[in-house]
Amino acid sequence: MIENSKILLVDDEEDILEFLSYNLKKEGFRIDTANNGISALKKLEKSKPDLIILDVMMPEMDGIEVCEKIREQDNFDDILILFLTARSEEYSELAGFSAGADDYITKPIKPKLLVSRVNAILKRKRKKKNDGPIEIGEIHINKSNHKLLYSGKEIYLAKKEFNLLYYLMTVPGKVFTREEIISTIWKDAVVGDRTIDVHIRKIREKIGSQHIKTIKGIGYKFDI
Amino acid sequence: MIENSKILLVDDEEDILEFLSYNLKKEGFRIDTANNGISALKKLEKSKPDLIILDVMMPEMDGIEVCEKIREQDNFDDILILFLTARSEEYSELAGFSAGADDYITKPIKPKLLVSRVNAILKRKRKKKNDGPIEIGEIHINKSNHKLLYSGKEIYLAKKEFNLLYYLMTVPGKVFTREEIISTIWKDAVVGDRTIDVHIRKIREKIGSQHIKTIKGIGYKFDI
DNA sequence: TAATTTTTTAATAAAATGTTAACTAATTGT
DNA sequence: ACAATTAGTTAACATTTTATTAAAAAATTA
Repeated sequence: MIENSKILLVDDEEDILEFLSYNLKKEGFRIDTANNGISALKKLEKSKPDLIILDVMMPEMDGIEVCEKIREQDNFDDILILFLTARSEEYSELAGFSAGADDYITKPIKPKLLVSRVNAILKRKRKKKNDGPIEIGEIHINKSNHKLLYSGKEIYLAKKEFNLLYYLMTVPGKVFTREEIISTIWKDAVVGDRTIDVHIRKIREKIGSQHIKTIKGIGYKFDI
Repeated sequence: MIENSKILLVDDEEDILEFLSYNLKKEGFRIDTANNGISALKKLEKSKPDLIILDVMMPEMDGIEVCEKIREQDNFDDILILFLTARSEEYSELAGFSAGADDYITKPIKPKLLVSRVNAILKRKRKKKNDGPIEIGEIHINKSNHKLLYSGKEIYLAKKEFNLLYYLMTVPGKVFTREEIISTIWKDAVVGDRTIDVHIRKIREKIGSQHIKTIKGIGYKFDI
């Protein structure tokens, strides 16, 4: 989900829009832009982004006001909002958070910091969201009670198997590299490559082999 | 290249510095140490390391703060930062990432894990350059998840085919000589000339032959 | 602690991918 | 037009990567 996240950039300065756009596109985000608050609010209706990066200082309607307007609407309250503020405007941190912002970045913007902020904030959202169950086709997986239902029937998976399947299911269709898998499922151990295969095999044994696909040389993905 | 990487270790506990130092030196890394944030920032000026391993919990200036200070400076944003956190401090994972960290390790530190993490992160750095998604006409190619979409339909390419197509697409219209192709796609192998042809053929088989044009005597180019 | 389950490894089989060689087709220069 | 050169095609072969076992190691449970 992080990979394909949609981000709406809102700033009155064209230079900044371009700078942000360039750096975020490079990371694989889908970018949309607006150069004022009104236009931003309009764009929201059409396609709901996962994250809005909002300059605080804008003529006409400032970022705080845009943020408040967004939060007033029911269906937009899970959109993340990240503020862009000049270092001097210390006030805006507080004002921003109270208006409903999730984080902020001070100018001048450092690409690396921008990207890691954006990734962190999206990850946080995903984590929160994904504590809930995931349902894909006839497969229901629920981390909170460690249960897997396949066509309504309960199937037992051992812990590692469960975590692995769950991880693959967080972004169906995405190819997870072996490296990604290792670094999230085996966060505190070093294991050989065959270990993944064996766990994949055991999962396939239990839910059938049509759902987890091998992308040779790269990794695995979950498909319906 | 990875072997010769410079690593700066920052921790207030001498024991930990020694432990890290010992285990990483053994692997052939060049090690420098600092026992607080200020001193670390000073050492950065003199010799730029490839990677900084930073304890989150330090008196005076904590790791997060040091990380932010580093990321604020323009010339240091390609330095890798790896956090050391206690298992309990769950918050530090996200805080760390949002401050601009690239990865983290939880204490107690296992030597094997440390080394494999450090190697992985350094390897990732080398790879990361220039692998954003490319969209040309109806062809979307994304290296990070190894996906090729042709008019919205997913097409599977084997690894070499994928890398070759991606490479040609990095500069559409440019003619890549056979020599250029060989030296980037087959970095560490010597292959005959027909090998390229065969891969080109397989790509054409999958995406149609109108996109990859042969410039006889020179090489190939990608066109819309 | 013993029994049981889970996880990892190691050895080997299987499958997919990559490369080559031999041949054919196309293009270029004379 | 005719060699000469370069690229395309195909299938055999080599290599790499993954799948499958069974068994050892580690963790969990009784």
